[in-house]
Amino acid sequence: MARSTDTSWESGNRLETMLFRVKEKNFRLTPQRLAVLKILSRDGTHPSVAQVYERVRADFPTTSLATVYKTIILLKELHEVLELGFPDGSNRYDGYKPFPHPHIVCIGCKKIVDPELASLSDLNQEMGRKTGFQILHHRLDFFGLCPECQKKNK
Amino acid sequence: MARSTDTSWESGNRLETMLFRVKEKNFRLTPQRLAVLKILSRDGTHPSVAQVYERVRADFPTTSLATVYKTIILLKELHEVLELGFPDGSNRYDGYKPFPHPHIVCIGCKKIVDPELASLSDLNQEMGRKTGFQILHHRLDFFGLCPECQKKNK
DNA sequence: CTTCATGCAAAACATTTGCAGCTGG
DNA sequence: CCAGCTGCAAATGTTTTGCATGAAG
Repeated sequence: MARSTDTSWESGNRLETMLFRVKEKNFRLTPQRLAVLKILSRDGTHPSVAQVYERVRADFPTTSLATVYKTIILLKELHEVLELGFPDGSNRYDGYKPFPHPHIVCIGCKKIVDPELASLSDLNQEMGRKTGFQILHHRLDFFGLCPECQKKNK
Repeated sequence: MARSTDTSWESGNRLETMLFRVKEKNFRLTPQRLAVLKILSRDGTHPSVAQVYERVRADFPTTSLATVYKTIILLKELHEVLELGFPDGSNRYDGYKPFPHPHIVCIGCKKIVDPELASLSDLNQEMGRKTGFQILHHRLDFFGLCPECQKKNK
């Protein structure tokens, strides 16, 4: 769980962190992997697999979809990307802030943004105390209409 | 969104509420549908579709899986069942408390329980104020190990 | 060199759909 | 009656897998 003093995701060092973790565990650094890491480390828009695939191919065109999936699975295991699954079966990914944090999802344009919100770590603790569970992580999403989509629907 | 004074989900009247909504919109009450409503209205364990199907067949054996899916889709549209999708693609359903509320998910035995937690409606409002979104609902899940699974792993 | 990663195509799943026949109201 | 529902099977869409080839270290 990220403490409030953990700023490792700030500035441009997310890619370096990912590279370090990959090398640390002796996984190979192929150009395809590097291309996926580049996208995920820099993209704060919570892209889908298909979107990652598109952007990766712009960088390294021979990359296959299977490789994108495999690389994302690897990064999930290294806790270097956060997976956001939704009931409709869609998955979105965040390699920019790969730790639990709240999201606001627009049900109109599907955009996902990160709101400012005081830490929820105390909530985690409260849950653990009340239920006897050992809480490891959490997920908090708000769903609604963004300002733009509210205008469109008028 | 359920207000704190909304106790319609308490006691055994969930089934009657569902029946009312179904008739209200002039949907037909077939024995298959009734069997699905019975299960979902009474089951607080957040069953999967496969589990609902199993239990429905114990009650009305000729029911098909497709009909279970179609009935769940109907109940979602009537807001009489809450759908909980997870990143691994699994979906779980709650017809007992079909409004947003926090869950604690055991990553060991996959059990889902409802913790006691003060209302989050003020969080909804705070989010709306800060982001300009019109917040319609939310989802809050905690993930960890339940007391039983903590023992097993020792 | 040796092992691990890639790319392709097939497999695996869960969910949805088309349609002929059935049935609740 | 007859519009809406059911069950079957086929279609869908996404993610995973097996395996021969290729390249990182």
